[in-house]
Amino acid sequence: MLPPLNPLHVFEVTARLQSFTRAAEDLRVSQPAVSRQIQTLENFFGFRLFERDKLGIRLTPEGEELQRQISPAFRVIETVTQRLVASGKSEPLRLRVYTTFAAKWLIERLPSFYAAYPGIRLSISNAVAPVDFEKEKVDLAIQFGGGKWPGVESELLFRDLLQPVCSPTLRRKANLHSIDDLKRVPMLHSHYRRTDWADWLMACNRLDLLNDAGISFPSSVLTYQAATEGVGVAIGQLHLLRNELRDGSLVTLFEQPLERPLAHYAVWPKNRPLPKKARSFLAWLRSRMSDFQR
Amino acid sequence: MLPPLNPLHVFEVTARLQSFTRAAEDLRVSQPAVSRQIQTLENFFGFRLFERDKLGIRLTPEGEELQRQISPAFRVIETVTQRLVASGKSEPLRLRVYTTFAAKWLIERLPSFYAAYPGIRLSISNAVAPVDFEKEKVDLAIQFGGGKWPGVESELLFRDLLQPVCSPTLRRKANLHSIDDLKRVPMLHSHYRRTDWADWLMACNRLDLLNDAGISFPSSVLTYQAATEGVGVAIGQLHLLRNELRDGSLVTLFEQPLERPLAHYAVWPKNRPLPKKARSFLAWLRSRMSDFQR
DNA sequence: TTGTGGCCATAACAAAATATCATGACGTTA
DNA sequence: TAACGTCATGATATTTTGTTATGGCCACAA
Repeated sequence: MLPPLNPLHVFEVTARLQSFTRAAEDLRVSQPAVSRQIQTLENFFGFRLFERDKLGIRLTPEGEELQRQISPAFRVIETVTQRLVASGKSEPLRLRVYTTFAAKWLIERLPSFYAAYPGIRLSISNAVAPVDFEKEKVDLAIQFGGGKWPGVESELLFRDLLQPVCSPTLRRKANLHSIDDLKRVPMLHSHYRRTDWADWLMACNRLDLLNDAGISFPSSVLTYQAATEGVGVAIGQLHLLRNELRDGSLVTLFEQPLERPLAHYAVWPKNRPLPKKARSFLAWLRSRMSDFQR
Repeated sequence: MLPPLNPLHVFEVTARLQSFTRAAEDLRVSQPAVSRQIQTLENFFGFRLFERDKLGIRLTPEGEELQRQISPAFRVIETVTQRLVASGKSEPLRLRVYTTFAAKWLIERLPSFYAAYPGIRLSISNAVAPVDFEKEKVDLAIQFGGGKWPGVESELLFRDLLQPVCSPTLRRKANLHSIDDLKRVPMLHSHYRRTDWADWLMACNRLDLLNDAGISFPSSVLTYQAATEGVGVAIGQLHLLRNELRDGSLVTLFEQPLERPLAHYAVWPKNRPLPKKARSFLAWLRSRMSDFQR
């Protein structure tokens, strides 16, 4: 006769921290979630495990007994898991990721991947050009483009959405209000994305403003860095700049976002079976993406 | 870092029984369910825990290691749960159940209740008349009737559905085909359900066939028992006779089931809060009912 | 006292995990 | 070669778990 295991685990944490709220933080769920899990366990046992009163909770004698006995069991599971995962000497999953995507999206989310699949090691390289699976030892790639490449399966992650961005300071100082104001500030370009400015200006019917004389950087990451520092106005990929836009280190200009027929895609070779690790990564990527869409 | 616990438990059972199929039986789930749980765990660890080959499975070295380490942990959890549940000295939930319902529906399902709520003890009494919560020490009752009783909350379980039933042997021997054939066999009555035959015959417009001279029993359970033995034809509550109808010890006659405005209800007193145990029982009852409806 | 904030519970609803059924692949056995 | 036993997979349903919003209760501070 086993009790429901997830509630039991929640109980163990809660008993250790002496608080539903702190247990919720520890488990990264909401406080009501903990409350319900404990109730489930209490219903199973038929008696209360915590006494609730003003300002907090206390273990009942039964709860204390339970805690004392099961804690070591969880420690054991934890330890053996740790050890087995660490001993897993299998080959890492080789990812090749479009540079800006890696810097602005993937890296901050890697801890979530390791938590979900601690046994999968990643070897990440980055590049801008499309991958050639015949020449490069890569299992899965994330690249930017139109979505049609020969010999690969691809899955759309998100579309390219462009709009000029700069630091709030520059916007104020240079008093940037209408597109014409662009004449007064340096345009920041990226080597690998030479047409971004032209595309956007074209969509606004203001190709005349294009100014090749601006500053050019070897990577979008640097371009955005320069924009953040107030060096000039960059043409930004809005999806990848959400953090900067949210915390205010960058602001959008002129309210005319342009969506292009280009996007970030996950791609993998058509002619060999996708390794299981790669499927796991894809599954994780999809779930992170669906959070990201909102 | 904890692995997903339910998959871990499924793994433990599977490793012990050396078979997905047997583990599924043991856990009372389908074989694909086990297959998927194991996959979840394997994805988490990043390596296989079982080697699959012709005619079965074998633990991989990692799987064996995992099994060896976590098995004791589960044994501990099992033992302490067992002990705590046994020590739970709290008052039993007092149920008062309509006699036939208890015999033909509840009893065979009690193990499922104990499995879900091992900490809740039941004290079951049975009777036919509606309960009086003021006089009887009862938390929750299951009774039969129209659904309106003063001072109680009630929740419909299933409606009353009547049709004549007898043993297959009697049907053959007495050659029972049309309603008129009822003249040739004893009608079996229940003391507490005197109008069942009359109600059914009335609905068929054949009240003339009513024969008070048949045999009368002090409980429907005995009436059905007599019908099973081939003593005569009883007027059966189809929902409560499903087992008998399925295994062929009783058969229905004349294809004219009658649904009446009476039903089995769960009832509890309006004026005091329903104890938590009783809520658990109700929750269980609802879930068993929704299975039963199909 | 009257906010204000910390704590847990509950209801309504959304999302995720888990189960099922139906079926397939593959090897064994009669 | 057909029938069976084993595990895997796709489509789909169900159950479990989680979230947000809200409420009650108490303590503490203004």
